[in-house]
Amino acid sequence: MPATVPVQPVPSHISSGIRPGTKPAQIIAAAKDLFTSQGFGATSMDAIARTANVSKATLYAHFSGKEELFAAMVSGECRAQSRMLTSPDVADRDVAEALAEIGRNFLGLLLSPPAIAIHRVVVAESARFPELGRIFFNSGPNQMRENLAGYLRKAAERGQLVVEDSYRAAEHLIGMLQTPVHLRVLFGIKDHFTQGEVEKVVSDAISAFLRAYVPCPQR
Amino acid sequence: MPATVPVQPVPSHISSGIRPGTKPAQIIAAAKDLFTSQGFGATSMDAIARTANVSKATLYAHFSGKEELFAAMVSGECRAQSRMLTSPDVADRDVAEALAEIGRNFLGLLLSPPAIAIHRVVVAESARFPELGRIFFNSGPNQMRENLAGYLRKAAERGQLVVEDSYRAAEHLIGMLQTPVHLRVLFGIKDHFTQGEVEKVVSDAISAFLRAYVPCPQR
DNA sequence: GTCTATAAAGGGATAGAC
DNA sequence: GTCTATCCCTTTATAGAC
Repeated sequence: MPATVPVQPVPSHISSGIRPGTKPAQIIAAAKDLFTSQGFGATSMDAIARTANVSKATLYAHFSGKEELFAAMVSGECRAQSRMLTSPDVADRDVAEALAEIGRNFLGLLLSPPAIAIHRVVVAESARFPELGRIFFNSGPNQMRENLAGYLRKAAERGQLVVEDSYRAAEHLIGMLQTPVHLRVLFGIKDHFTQGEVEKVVSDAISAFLRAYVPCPQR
Repeated sequence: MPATVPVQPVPSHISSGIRPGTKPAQIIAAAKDLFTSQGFGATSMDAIARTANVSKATLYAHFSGKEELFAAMVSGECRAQSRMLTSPDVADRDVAEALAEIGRNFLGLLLSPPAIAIHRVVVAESARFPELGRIFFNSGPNQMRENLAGYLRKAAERGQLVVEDSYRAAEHLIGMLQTPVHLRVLFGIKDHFTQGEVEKVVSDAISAFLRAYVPCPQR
């Protein structure tokens, strides 16, 4: 098995079939609210229909059952969140500043209520829906890793960093960024971090990362 | 002085009520199997009773309901796993070797099927059972952080490391250790890592950590 | 396509005998 | 303490009218 998984094509029935404003869109929105706040098992199709202002029959006319609706909701949300991972252009700036901006953006997304909610529900149901774990991983954590590794590789080519394995280096930075905060939110210990706290986490992580990955003479 | 931080007192109603071999123990074992493999919502009390070779009435005689049974299972499992986090005595060895051993033990626990299963189900239900998220976090991730921070502090006192904030440094090492592997198992992308793969992850993490936290002249 | 009404099944929890 | 049998409710999913 290869170390990295090539990005799979997205299942066709999910990629684009839903236009905003339509009943399917209302249904997906209601499903997102309920599934992410109460989990898969505790959410009833009845409640989804009620929240979407739609009858159950209409609901079943668009989605063959609870599982398909759940999968459609998760896949759509993964696509939406993955679009927020495109890093700003950081080519012509100081490495430390560029990494700090990437770090801030990453933590902003990682700790956002929608991302936390989707993370929770996908972890919860990845045993029942193995496909969803893969979709989420590829559109979220793996895409972040790819983006960051690409940046690190370019910085290394310019001699600003010393990076042997850009993927591993990216994982190291991501790990240092998220470990101080992610689990606390995921487990409900804290429900948010202030901008100042996030800034401290970012600067600590970048600082340690640069000590590890900037060639000694340049310090 | 012990290398590890003293274990916190365990909530009284969980600590010792259950002796092995008794029916409550059978019930907890069955609950663990089913809850961790199928989740809270998809597991029925019927199924638990059947798996435990016990009638439903017996089940309800020992646990007031599904939620209490779930909480008892999670709490017990947290206690069991937290006992595996006590690091071996690593005081009188090379820092790199000591950290590598800590790292191997940590990943061994983190990636073990029971730990993954409990992590999944607690993340899933931490919205419904806020208390459980806290219990898991304190007995798992937080205890690991405490242990490691204690070791790092001592190493810093001996001049082997330069550590300003031992908790933050511990989080950095933990993050670099887990990020390359944890999510892949959690989301079912991979179901295990070979010993060689783990060893590589550990040595990469320790190497980067030492570059960041060993004073320059000692390199 | 959308609704109201209902069927069919399964779940949590309990009564009462032993 | 433990079992068998059962109550009652919610849930998924569908039938049939408009």
